Amino acid sequence: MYQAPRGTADILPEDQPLWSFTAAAVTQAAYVHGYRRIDTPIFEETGLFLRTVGEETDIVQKEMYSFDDRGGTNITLRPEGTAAVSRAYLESSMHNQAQPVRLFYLCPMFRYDRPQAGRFRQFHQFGVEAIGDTNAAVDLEVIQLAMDTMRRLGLGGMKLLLNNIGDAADRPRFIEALQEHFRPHISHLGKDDRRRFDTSPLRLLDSKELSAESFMYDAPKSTDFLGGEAQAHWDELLAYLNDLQVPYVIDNKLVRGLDYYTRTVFEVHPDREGAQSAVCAGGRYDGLIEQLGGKPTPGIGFAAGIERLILNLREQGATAGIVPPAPIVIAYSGTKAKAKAAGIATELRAADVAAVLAPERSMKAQMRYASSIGARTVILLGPKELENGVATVRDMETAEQKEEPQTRLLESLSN
RNA sequence: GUGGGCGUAGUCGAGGGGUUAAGACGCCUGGUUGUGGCCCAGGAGAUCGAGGGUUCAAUUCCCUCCGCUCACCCCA
Repeated sequence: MYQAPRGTADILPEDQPLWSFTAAAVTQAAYVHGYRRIDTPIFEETGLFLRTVGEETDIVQKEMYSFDDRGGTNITLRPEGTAAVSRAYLESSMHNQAQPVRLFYLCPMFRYDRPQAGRFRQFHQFGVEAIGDTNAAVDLEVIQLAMDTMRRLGLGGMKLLLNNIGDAADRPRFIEALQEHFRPHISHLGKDDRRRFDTSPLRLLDSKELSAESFMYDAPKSTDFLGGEAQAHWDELLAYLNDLQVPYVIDNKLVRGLDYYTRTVFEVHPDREGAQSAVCAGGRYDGLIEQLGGKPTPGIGFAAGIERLILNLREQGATAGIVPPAPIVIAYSGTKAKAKAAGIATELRAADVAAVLAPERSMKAQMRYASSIGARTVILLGPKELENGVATVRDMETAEQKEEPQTRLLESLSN
């Protein structure tokens, strides 16, 4: 027996109502903020991710699904959305459109990781990108869009964590300060953290291994190293959030695992404790487009994990979602009636009424079938009905039946 | 890559070194004259995750592997 590959899962019919609901909610959140949908290919040239996500990141180091295609091009199943959307922005010359360009996506991502609760090798992200405007009002908008998404989903108790890691130009001074701070404690660092000390010192800040260490409390804060413009931008954003009474928590330990982030970074977490708790994360990436060969172009966005959103919805007891109605079942006895039943099914479907034939079994079994798939109406055809040109219409909830002329079936069903 | 837990029919789940491995749900059939949900009866469905070892004998004990799952790392 074949099984779905490790870390993947079928989204079964019974799962679909919650998925549809989630997709509809996030899409609506994006629309009311003026974002338009974009779909990019599932795979890209590997170099795109190497360049943007960062050679030293875990995503690139150990999580990418990469392979040479038959033409010898190295291909990678996309592990995240921002790089691909930025590529599309450049490729379609969206800088010629009114700025900022507001885009969103809802699609599968791939990361070769050990699966666990809320983490999969193929998973889905809802993400938004606002490209071409550095204004703090756009940061506000993106953050509000993230929180509005939670609200529309009905997810309560979501916490907004916020930080500012400064511009690329501010980074060297901050990194220097970090290394200076940690250098005396380097003997306390584990193997991984010692490597980070050199390769990505920012990540020392969110090391869980060190989180209890006393020297973490007075570690340098990125917000103390902001340049003039970044500082003004940060102050402006915080002022907006305060004015609009958007609750947030500044977390100076919050740094992102992807290299392209600048200035604003944020995450949304549920209140509960637990692993992989971030349901949504993002930030500004003012250097990314330029790094891909475009003119210097600012951008900001976030991505939310659909599976994690749904996990939280389930934990909060959500069940319903968008459930398509069960089809009308057409039961029959006799071969002539069977042919007539097929004809009626065809007519109903042409009028957008969902209909299926009952399986060819005893009348009792056909009714059982109708009942078990939740049909609200059964149309019954037998020799008696055929003779009179009628069909028996049975309401499965009230058990009431009436005969209708076969020519008037549609009208009688619509009331 | 590392560590913990688990692996008996579609699902849940009892059991035990030795002739036919419980039960429940689900599925199928029937309970007469063409009709569901309840009830009753019957039926199908399990090489007890795989391989090896111990033993006269293992699904039950031991080992390895595989899978699932949770956690670490990291991330949505």
